[in-house]
Amino acid sequence: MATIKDVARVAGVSVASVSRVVNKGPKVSKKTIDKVTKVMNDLAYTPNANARALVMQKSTTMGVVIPDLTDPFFASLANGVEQVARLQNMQLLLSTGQVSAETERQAINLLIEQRCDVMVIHSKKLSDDELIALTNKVPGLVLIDRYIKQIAHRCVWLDNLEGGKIAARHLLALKHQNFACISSKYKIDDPSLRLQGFENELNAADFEIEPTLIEYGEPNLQGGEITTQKLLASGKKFSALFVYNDAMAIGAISTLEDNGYRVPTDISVIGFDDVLLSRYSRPKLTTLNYPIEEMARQAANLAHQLANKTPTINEDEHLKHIPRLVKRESTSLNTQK
Amino acid sequence: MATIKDVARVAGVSVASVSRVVNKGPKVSKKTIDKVTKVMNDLAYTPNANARALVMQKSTTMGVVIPDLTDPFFASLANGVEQVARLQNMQLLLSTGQVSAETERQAINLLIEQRCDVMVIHSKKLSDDELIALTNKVPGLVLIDRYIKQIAHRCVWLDNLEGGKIAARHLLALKHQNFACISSKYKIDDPSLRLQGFENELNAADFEIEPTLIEYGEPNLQGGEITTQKLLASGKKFSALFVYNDAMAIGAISTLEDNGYRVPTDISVIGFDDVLLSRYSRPKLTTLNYPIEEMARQAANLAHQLANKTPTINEDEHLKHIPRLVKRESTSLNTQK
DNA sequence: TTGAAAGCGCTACCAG
DNA sequence: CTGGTAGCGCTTTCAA
Repeated sequence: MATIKDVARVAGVSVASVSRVVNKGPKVSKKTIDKVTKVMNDLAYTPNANARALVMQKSTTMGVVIPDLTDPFFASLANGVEQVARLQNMQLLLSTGQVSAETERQAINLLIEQRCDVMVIHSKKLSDDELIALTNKVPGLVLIDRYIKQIAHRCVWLDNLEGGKIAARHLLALKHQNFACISSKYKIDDPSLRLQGFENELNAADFEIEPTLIEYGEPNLQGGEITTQKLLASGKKFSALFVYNDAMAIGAISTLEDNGYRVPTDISVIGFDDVLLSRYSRPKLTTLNYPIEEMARQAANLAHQLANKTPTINEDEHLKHIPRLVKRESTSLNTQK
Repeated sequence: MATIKDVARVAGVSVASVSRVVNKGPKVSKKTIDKVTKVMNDLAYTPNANARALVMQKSTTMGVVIPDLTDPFFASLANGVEQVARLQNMQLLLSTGQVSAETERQAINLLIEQRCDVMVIHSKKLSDDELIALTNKVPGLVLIDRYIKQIAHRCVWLDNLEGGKIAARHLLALKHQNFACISSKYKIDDPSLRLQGFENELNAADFEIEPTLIEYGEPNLQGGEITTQKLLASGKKFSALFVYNDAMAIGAISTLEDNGYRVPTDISVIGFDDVLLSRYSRPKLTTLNYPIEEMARQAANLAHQLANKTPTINEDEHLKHIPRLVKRESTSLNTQK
């Protein structure tokens, strides 16, 4: 592949001049520009971003770490980051970190090796301390979907506790009295916070959720099916079901209907995330909107500003987001006694 | 950030030695290894992949170009590539190319600038000639979802024509006689090939599809809704509907049921792609399985071999994939006269 | 087993 | 306006 030297030689100018026309630098004669441009085309010259990054001490890649591309939620997150990368004329370097501390660490490290100076990290397994250290090492690193008090200004997150409360309030307003819950089996904050918020609000209204009516599963469609079967197998009655996320909720509805229950007539179901799909499931899913793409954009912008030491005007408050209730068809007034 | 020189200085050895221990090179004394390793940790040294790529003339990034991360189909594609990247200890460099020649060209160019030497490209807008040229410039570039005869050994693709035929045969076997079709409005090969295969097979059985019963829309859920409304508005009767992809099919079913039609009792619907979601829609969608993730893995592996000049044993034949009919609940025997 | 040194392709500074 | 050149961080001969 042709290098800047080749172009310089063929065009009969110095590499400095070629560099100038490539970077549209000042003070280049039109004649030189034309000559060099022609040669660049002839040679199909493409500047080497690695060499450039090396000398400039800054790369044009924006990094993002997510557990898995296949999950629409994370795809939206990546998509949000991609949008601002495109705007900044940067490329997306993507690493998936599964849900293991080791792979998360490794994924982040790969980004650092590439000297990617702005990065948006979704980490659930790394400890607060490790993340704080990382945050000191990489100025342009911001966390998404995680809140760590000491580095609050580097965290873009959603208030899951409040989300649980909102769900409870909605169901309570619909006169439900017997609740069931499907949560994620993963030991991360989100599920427990959502559940906790849900229970707190229930308790405040003098209701509670029976321990056998809480099931934990994989946070996907199949997980929703399996946990729902268990719930049904328990034999206990419930008219309202709060589910960890939309995928599980749709799996749950599927199973419920396969077993002769009508949603929402017999059982109301509420999800979490407001994935596009939830608008098209039947019945359309009532859920809590998680503005992940917007949050990802915010995180990417923040990271970019941090990396470039641009004074940011954001107040920490705005980094916290509150989910919004989206009423659709899967919840309705309780008709059971 | 600490460089190799820093480590060398602090450890009291030459940079050559540090390089050797970093790369687990041969002939280094245990003493040196220990000393250097300790200093690396103390200084939190992380090798600079850019510098390394520069001198080695090869990068550790694997590139992928897709139109959009938000579409589950492309997310799966990216995911397949990611899997082999991980296996090869490489990073994923992702560029989205919308569906415009200019952005596709730009996306690919960004990868070349990064000297990404293995890349999987999903391009619908670039001309055959341009792609062939690219393919000559970058040895490790392979195309996915596109077939160009001159570079057949660099194309991993699906036989869309055959897919259309399979769908037609299925519907014909179910005794359907009145067909409608929803296609994508984008002027790319896939939709027209699928439609053509479908019509060919119908014609062979002495049926045809009425021109007013073919609609074109955005290949997503909403597009499915809108086109279905138009179909319904035409007033023409049909009992079988062949839809461009699963997302549209689900949108179509949603609209059909909203208008009082039962699927499959009144109308059979068949999709294309076999996205995970199709297993969970209600009714579960009959569709054609598009093994995109597997194809992406194959493409990535092929690209990697090509980039490393490893003699590949694959025969061209195997780069072509045939969709597989997946019978579920959205199609059934025709009951109309 | 180790070190010195020559670049990899590029930018930016300094002269001219 | 243009050219020469140092040096970004690293790998890899070649000598020692």
